[in-house]
Amino acid sequence: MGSKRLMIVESSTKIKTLTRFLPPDIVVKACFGHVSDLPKRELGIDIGKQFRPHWRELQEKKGTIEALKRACEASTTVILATDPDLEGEAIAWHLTRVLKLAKERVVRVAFCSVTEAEVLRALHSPRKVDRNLVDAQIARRIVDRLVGYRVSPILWRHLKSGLSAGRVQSAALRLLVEREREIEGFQPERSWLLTASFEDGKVSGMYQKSFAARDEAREALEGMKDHECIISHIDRTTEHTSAPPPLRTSTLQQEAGSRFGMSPKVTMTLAQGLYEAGHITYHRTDSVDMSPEAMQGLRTYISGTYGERYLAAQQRSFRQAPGAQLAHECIRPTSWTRTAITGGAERLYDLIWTRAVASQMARAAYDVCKLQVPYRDSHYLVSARSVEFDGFLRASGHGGDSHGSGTMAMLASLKCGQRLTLHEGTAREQLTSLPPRYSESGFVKELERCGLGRPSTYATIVTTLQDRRYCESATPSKVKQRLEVMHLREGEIAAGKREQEAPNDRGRLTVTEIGQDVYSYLDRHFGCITDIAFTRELETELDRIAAGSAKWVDIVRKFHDEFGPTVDALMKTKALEKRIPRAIREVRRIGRHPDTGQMIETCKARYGPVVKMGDGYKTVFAKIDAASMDSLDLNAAVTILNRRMH
DNA sequence: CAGTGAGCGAGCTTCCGCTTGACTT
Repeated sequence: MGSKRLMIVESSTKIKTLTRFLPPDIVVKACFGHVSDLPKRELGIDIGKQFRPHWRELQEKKGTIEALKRACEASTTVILATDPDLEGEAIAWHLTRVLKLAKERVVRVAFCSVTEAEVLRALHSPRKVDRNLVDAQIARRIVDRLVGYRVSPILWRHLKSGLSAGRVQSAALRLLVEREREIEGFQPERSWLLTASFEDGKVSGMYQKSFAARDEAREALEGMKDHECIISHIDRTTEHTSAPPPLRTSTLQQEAGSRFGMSPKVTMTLAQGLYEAGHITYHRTDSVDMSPEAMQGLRTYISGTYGERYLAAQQRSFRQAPGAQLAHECIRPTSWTRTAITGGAERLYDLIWTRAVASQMARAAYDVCKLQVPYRDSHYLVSARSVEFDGFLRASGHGGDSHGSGTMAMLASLKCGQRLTLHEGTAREQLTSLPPRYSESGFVKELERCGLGRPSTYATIVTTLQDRRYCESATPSKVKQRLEVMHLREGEIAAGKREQEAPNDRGRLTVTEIGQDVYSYLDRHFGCITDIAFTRELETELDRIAAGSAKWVDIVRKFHDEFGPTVDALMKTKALEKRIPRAIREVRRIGRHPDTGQMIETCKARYGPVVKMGDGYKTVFAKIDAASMDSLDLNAAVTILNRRMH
């Protein structure tokens, strides 16, 4: 045995960075995440015996564990430097068990950025593995296992084989179902908006009142013919915009989704590549903090590259997302001078670079001009905006945009009390828009807001729901809405129609029928599991365990009592509440049989398309050809079924 | 009239959160 020290970290990419500044007697190895877990095939928890968990070494980690064991033998001290959060603490604890490390040999250190100062600071304040933190993670793990492995089998019995329930996925499913219900119950409202352009169309404004009825709008439009349009107010101000915080996992996924149409999964794969190549810091983080060294470097970079006035006067720090564990810093480039990237992640790197750099830059200033033209009991508002100082916008390469209904120069030339000549008046019909379905990245935003999932799981939550066929990407709807429009030109009103595309649902998440069925079933029998409050309460109890003011067994029991008895009761009921046969799909209701009143529908059975009538034992079936699936009408269906019955 | 489907039983599915390569649809 030499006098070497072994440091174990979770991620192998940290090894290279650490060896740059660690004392030479320290060897660094990675454990690649968890090394032990509950068994995959069974519950692995003795509910009757204080919820005792059966930990198993992960089969796929056999090689890693062996390598770590050998490294331990060659070292005197083992430094457990797993991530500074509940999972990291638990991994450290499992490592001491799996590697059979005597307490005297082990120290625990924790750093949240891989920088020399931070790591050396951590090395100088070693501690023991914190049993309270470990217990909190154990409670989390056991509650999740109990929910998933006890409730899922109920779904197999009562709905369909292979389904699943879980603390996170079932609450996430509820979010999708609720959005779907909002859409179903939505009644679009029609209204009319008035706009007017003046001075040969160089200036235009929007009337600040809308009209409910067509006739009202027409009358107001007509009244403009003889109205004297006079400027009553001119308001010129400077408005400021501050840079948003640097990115964390959820916001990275959102931005990549809305700007480049990337799915959270693709985003994470590309980010992984950037991380492994050493271009960015860790990409699974909930923090918007930046390490002090990086911050210093960035501020020097900004003043050196753009000049002192582009630097935020005060060092900016940002509000963290509620419930964030802050085990890592924000996602930022490792070097402030922009690195040339190849391999498809260029845009993602630019996004990360821009958001990080901009976060310490000065705010942008806009010159804003607003003027009012009174009409009846309200007024037209004309406005324009131009960039006075681009500030942080400069980081993105393209300076700020100037926009408005009149150019700044044109508006600046106008005087209060001046009379404007009317060029054209327009009344447009509007529809209040449907609540949009979630995009994958928009859904992640909602998950984070609700405290569901972690940076490492956001992308997989979406794929789990898709794998279970609880939701799918919507097919684009090409529905066009026809809306009326009226123009007032040279004293004449002309009415017309315009077409507007309905909001496009392409790629957005829609709940399937099986998703609806699973949700309804769970909500009826296991309401607590579909409720996001379940997760919220679990989090506060975990905090109490971590602080040493609650025991994990008591907390696990409390949560298990919320669904355990129902599981036991439903396991005893033999009757299947509702079976969804695997083979019966794409059901289309045609109508009721005129004599018997039974429902007639077409569907795909295992052996092909059929038309069927009634339910259960007395169902009448008849094969049809594939084309009739969608086209068969009630009369034809009745004829086929009548023939079948005789 | 033929052939489907009900009913039975065996064997399988499932959670959340850490990490990456080793894989073939």
